[in-house]
Amino acid sequence: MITLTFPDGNAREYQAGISGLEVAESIAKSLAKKAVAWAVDGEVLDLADTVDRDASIRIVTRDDSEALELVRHDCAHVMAEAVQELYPGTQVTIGPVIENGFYYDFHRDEPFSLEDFPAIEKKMREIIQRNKPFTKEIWSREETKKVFAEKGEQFKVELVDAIAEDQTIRIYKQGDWFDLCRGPHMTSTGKIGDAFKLMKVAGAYWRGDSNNPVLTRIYGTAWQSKEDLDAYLHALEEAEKRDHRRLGREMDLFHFQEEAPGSVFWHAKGWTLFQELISYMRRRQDDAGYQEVNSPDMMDRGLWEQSGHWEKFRENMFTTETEDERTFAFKPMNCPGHVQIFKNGLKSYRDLPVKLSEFGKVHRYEPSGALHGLMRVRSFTQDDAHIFCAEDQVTAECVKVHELMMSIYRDFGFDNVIVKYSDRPEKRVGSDAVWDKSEAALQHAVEAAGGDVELNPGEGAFYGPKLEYVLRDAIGRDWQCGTLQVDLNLPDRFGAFYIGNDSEKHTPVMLHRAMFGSLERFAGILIEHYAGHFPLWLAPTQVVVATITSGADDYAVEVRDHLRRAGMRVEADLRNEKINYKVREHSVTKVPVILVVGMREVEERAVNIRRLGSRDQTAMSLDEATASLGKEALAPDLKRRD
RNA sequence: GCUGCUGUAGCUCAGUGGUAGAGCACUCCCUUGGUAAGGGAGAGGCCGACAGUUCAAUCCUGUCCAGCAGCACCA
Repeated sequence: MITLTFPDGNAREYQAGISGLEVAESIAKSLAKKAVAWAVDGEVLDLADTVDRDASIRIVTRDDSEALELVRHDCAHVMAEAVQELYPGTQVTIGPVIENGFYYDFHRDEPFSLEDFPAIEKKMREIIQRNKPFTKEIWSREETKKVFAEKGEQFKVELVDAIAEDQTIRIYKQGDWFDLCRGPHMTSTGKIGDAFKLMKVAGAYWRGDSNNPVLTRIYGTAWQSKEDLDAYLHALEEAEKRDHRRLGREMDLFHFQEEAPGSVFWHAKGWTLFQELISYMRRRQDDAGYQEVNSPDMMDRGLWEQSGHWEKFRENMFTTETEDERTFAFKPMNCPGHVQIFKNGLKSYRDLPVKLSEFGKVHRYEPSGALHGLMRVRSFTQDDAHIFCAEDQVTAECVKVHELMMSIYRDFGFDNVIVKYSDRPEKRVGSDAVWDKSEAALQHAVEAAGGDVELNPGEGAFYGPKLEYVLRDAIGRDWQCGTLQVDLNLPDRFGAFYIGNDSEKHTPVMLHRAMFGSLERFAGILIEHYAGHFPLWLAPTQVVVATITSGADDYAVEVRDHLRRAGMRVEADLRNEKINYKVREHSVTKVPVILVVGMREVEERAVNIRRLGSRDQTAMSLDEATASLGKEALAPDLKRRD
C-alpha cells in the first residue's frame, strides 16, 4: 500500500500501481470526468500513468494552470497530424511548447505559406472534434527506428538515436496518428478546445545548426479559453503600438534608410533624448570616480592583431585601405584604445583602480538578418568603461559596478532585470589557467552582490567571462544591455603593467563594463518601456504652450521664454487652429505637458496645465508653474541631490 | 548569413500588361474658436534598383538592394 497526499493535506492509502484516473474516480465521479492529467510530487503525468510510492498528488483538470502547457502541446500534435493529412510526404520533426504557444518544425520540399493556415486550422478543428484518446506506448529502439524509417521520417530516426540509452522510447497515439514524444498529454484531442490560432511561418535549422537543412516552422498560440486567446491577441496589438520603430517615426525621433543599413539618422528630438541619457550617465560615472576619455575611431590593423580581434572578430569589422596601403579598422570595441591610454605613462599600484570611460561609437558588421531598428545596429554608441585594477581589487570593483548598474536601471523604472552569467566560449584567447581565475573572480563578485543569476554556459566574450544585464522589449524579446566582463587577457597581450609596492611590474586586471550597453538599444528599450510617454526629464519637447486666440500670442511667447530660461525644452504653438486640434496633435506626439493660454490667462498671468494621458485642467500662476515643472524636469539623480 | 513574405505620395494602404488612386499629413484661403480632428481649395509619385520577356512592364521572369518575421549570430 502507498499513501497519497492531496493538496488539502488529507491523505489516503492506495494499492501501489494505481493510476491517476483511478485515484480521481475514488474521490468523485465528476472529478474523474473533468480530469485530464495528474501531478505527482509536482511532476505532471498522464492520467493513465501509475504510481507505486508515497507521494503528494493533485488531479489536474482542463482549467488548472498546469493544463495550459498540455493544451499547447496537444495542439502541436494535432497540428502535425493535420499537416500530414493535408500534405502527404511532409516529415515531422519536433514540436515543443513555448511561451504563449507552440511550434512544430516540418520538412517539405515546398514551404508552407500563410495561405495554408485556414485549411490547416480547419483540419485541426476536425481532428479535435474526432476526440480520439491520447494513448502512450513504450516501443523498443529498433522497432521505433524501423517504423519511422518505413514512413520516410528520417528526422525522427535521428531523434531516436539522440535519446539517451537509459531513456525509454515513448510513442503517443491519437487515433491512427502517432508521434515520438516525451509527454505528458491530456486524455483526448477533444480537450484542446478551440482557443488556438496559427500565427506565422518561418525557416528554422534542423537542430538549430546553420549547417543543417532548413525546416519550415509553423508557430501557433493556444489557450484554455477564447477569452484568454482574445486577450493575448489584443495584447499583441497593444505591443505593436509601442514598437520603438513605429514610435520613432510618429514622434519624429529617428529614421533609417537604405544607404545606411543598420545606422541611425537621429532627428533633433531623438538626439535630445540621446544627449539627455549621456548627461545622466556622465554625472553618475563622475560620481563613481570614472575619468572620461576618447580614443580613435580607426586604428591600424596591427593593433587589432595584437588584441586578438583580427583573429577572433575579423568578420564583424569594417576596414578601410589608404593610399599608402595601410589597413585600418573601425573600432568594434573601445578596449584596445583604453589599454593604450592606460599604458601611456607609468602607473603605480597607488593609482589603481584606474577607471576610464568613453561614450565611444563602435562599428560592427552584423549579419543582415540580425538588424532590428535601434536594438541591433551596425554602428552604435557605448557608455563603455574599463577598470584597471589589481587582482585583489577585482571582487570589490565588480560589486561596485553591479550596484551602480542596478541603481541606474531603477532610475528608469526597471525593477526586474535579468542577470546572466556567461563562462568561457569555444572561440577564445588565453590559457585555461587564466580563465579559471577570471571566472572565479566574477563568480565571487556575483555572490558578494547577491541577487539571482542565470547561467549561460559558453557564452562569454573571447577574452573573458561576463555578466549580462538583460531587458525585455514590448514584444517580449530580450535584449542584453549592460555587461560586466573580467579580462586577464588583453592587458597581457598589450603588455600593460603597473608598479606594485614590491617595485615589480604587475599585469593589471581589466574589467570591461557598459551599463546602458548601446545608447541606441537603450533608447529603443526606453521608448517601448514608456510607450513614448517619457518622464519629463527625458521628453524631447517637455512643454508646448498652445494659444486659444491670436490675442494671446505675445503672452504665449513670453511664457515659452520664461520656461526656457528655467531650463526647459518648450515650444509655442501659435498656429491658426482651434485648441482641440492643437491638444490632439501634441497628445498624439506625446508631449507631456500642454500649457493652454487664452485671454483669461493673459489677464491673470496664469497658465492652464493639461497633462498627457489626462483630461484634467489645472490653472496656476506662471511663476508657480515654472517652479513646479522645473523641479519635475530634473533627472532622478539631480532630484536626489536636493 | 539562411527560409518565407514585403517594397506604389511624408504616413497607412487600394490598384491595372496600355506610365496611377484614397484617407491622413502638407500648402493656401475662410474661420479667433476654451482642452483629442471647423470649412473650402490646391500641390504632391522614375510604382525599391538593374536586366529580360513583350508592340507595350508599376504589374510577368531573373538578379540585386532594403525592410518585416523566425532561425543562426550577438564581443
